[in-house]
Amino acid sequence: MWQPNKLEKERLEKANRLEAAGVLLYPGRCQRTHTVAEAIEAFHSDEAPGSTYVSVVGRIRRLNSKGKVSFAHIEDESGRVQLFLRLNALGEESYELVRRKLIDVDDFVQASGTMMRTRAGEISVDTAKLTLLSKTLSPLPVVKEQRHEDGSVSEYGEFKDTETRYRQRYADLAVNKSVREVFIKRARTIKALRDFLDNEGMLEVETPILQPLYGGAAARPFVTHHNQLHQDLYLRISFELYLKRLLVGGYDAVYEIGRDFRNEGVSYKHNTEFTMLEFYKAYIDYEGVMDITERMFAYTAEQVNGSSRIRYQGVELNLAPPWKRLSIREAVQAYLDFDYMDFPSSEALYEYLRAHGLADGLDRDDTWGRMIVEHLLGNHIEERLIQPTIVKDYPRDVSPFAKRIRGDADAGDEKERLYLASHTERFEFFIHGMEMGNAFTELNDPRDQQARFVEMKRLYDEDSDETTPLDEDYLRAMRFGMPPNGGFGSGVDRMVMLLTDQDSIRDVLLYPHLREPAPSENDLRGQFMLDAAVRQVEYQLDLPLAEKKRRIALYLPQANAGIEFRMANALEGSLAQLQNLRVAFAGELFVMTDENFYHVEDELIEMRIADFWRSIT
RNA sequence: GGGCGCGUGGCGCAAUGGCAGCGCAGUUGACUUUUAAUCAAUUGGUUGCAGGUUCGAGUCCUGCCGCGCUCACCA
Repeated sequence: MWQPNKLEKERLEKANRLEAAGVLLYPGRCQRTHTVAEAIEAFHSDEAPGSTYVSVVGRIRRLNSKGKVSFAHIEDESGRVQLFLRLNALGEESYELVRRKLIDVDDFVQASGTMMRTRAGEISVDTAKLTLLSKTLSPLPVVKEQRHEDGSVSEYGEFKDTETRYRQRYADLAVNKSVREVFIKRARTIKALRDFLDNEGMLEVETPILQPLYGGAAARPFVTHHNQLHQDLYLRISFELYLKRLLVGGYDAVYEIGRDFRNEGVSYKHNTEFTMLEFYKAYIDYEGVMDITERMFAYTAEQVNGSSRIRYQGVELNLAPPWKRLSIREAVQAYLDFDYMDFPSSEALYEYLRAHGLADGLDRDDTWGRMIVEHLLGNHIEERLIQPTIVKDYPRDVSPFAKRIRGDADAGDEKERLYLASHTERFEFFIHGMEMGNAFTELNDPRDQQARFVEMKRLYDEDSDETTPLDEDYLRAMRFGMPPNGGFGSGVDRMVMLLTDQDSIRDVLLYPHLREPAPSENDLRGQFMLDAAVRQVEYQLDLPLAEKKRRIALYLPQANAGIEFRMANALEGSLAQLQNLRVAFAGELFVMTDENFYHVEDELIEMRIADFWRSIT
């Protein structure tokens, strides 16, 4: 329930006064002959005063009255323009609304008049008629700008509290123009990707987000349930298996841009839901995918920023092809100065890494491939790959959908034969130390694929919800014949980060995922305290009563004996009852038991539970 | 989940354990070419929540809530 603060009460009062004066606060229509930018442009082409009549609309961003003349800036999406407001031109009645500030900064207005240049030289609308389009009841944070002679703009009193900005993104956008620009570039990025892939002759498709079986990546999924079908469904963690089925169906190349969901931690480069781009193209291998990748990134950067050279976090990055390409084996040789093929088992590799101080944070039971990819590449090399770099030829056990690398299995020595047998045609690419995507020559041998599923199951059994489950239908599709093909997947959000120079994924998502906000001051008091106590004991109903009391006392040190005793009584009840335990309204503590709940501070107050719930809902 | 940091009027920020302050915004008034307008006066805070220590807590301690950074997790 909205409790207007002082500023809001003042605006409500103004709204009442405007309505009393016959002003419509939220009229249904308006008239707009020019956007702000168009109005300025129209004046530029013919600077004759009084000849360019415009009707512009927008939000007031600055308003200052100088007695019988006032100045305002209004802003629409195209830009800002100044309104020149004179008593003479507007008339007593209309001008009074401005002078008495019944029209506020943040209100939406329509201004009609002729274009002019003020004495100070600023192009303005000499306003003959000012109409309110929408009255603002809550003021936005105030940000003042100063334009310097060199054209730069400095801001005073920014709106920068990250939590409020994310939770109230509308206010963030309304106030911070640079934030609006990020999401314009985001839209342009996605459009450029579509254009590029369409021009490559790929077909855009849409595949299920709710999947009966998840797969295509190693990540924990979200689970949901279809009531009528009595079926559990997973939110997809990748599109891979559904897209590749379509190659069986006869399309040469398909792509999808959409949302994936992974039930993992969040970070500056991870969000629980994120936008993925995947494509699969028949009759090319991963070398062909590398070529497309390089061209796609360069094209998109040019479309969005006008150049394939970009600046990110102060570093110039050149996205133009060709990128540096090296195998992960070469990368380890180059950056860590040893050949991991000299240690072809996880035990031998671990011992070498431990002896050379490279084993920090490494699990000795991890698989050989994970040690190389997750640990050596992820923890020691990745951060040093600043300019676009393709790292290719990954160990087989971390690449369940990639085809084995080519080569003459009979040539070379034992080490080389082992290398060929244990590596796949897969690559990842990195820009500014961040993994940007993943691709392979796709496995299309159904017998091999089945073996990989089984192998994965064995390797990841204890971590079962991250296993790629065996997908029989996918194997069936492959048995009908899948053309050789190359596939690609990339996080679009990270690409937007690069192109907009943002260092957190949350800044390129309109509504990043946050925890439930803290209860407002209007919410029931005391909730934190009791929630804490309940959380500590609610899963421990089998504890002896004395132990419960002890723990409650621990978490409610200030509570009197009565609270502890009645809480303990409640805790002996059912789990459901316990979870329904809620307390405190009107600033006083209550504890609920079977049918009644009790006023804790002094005497017992009996009240039916139904009444209790009615009173707080 | 661990570690570190932060939370003070609408926004941005101060305040050795000792009267909660400043700027912007707001309100009232002056001003017919301002643009971070200016000038004069002025309103507004239970310092995230609940406790503790203390003569005295925004500050110290405990728990909780939220956010940020970081580590872990995350092909």
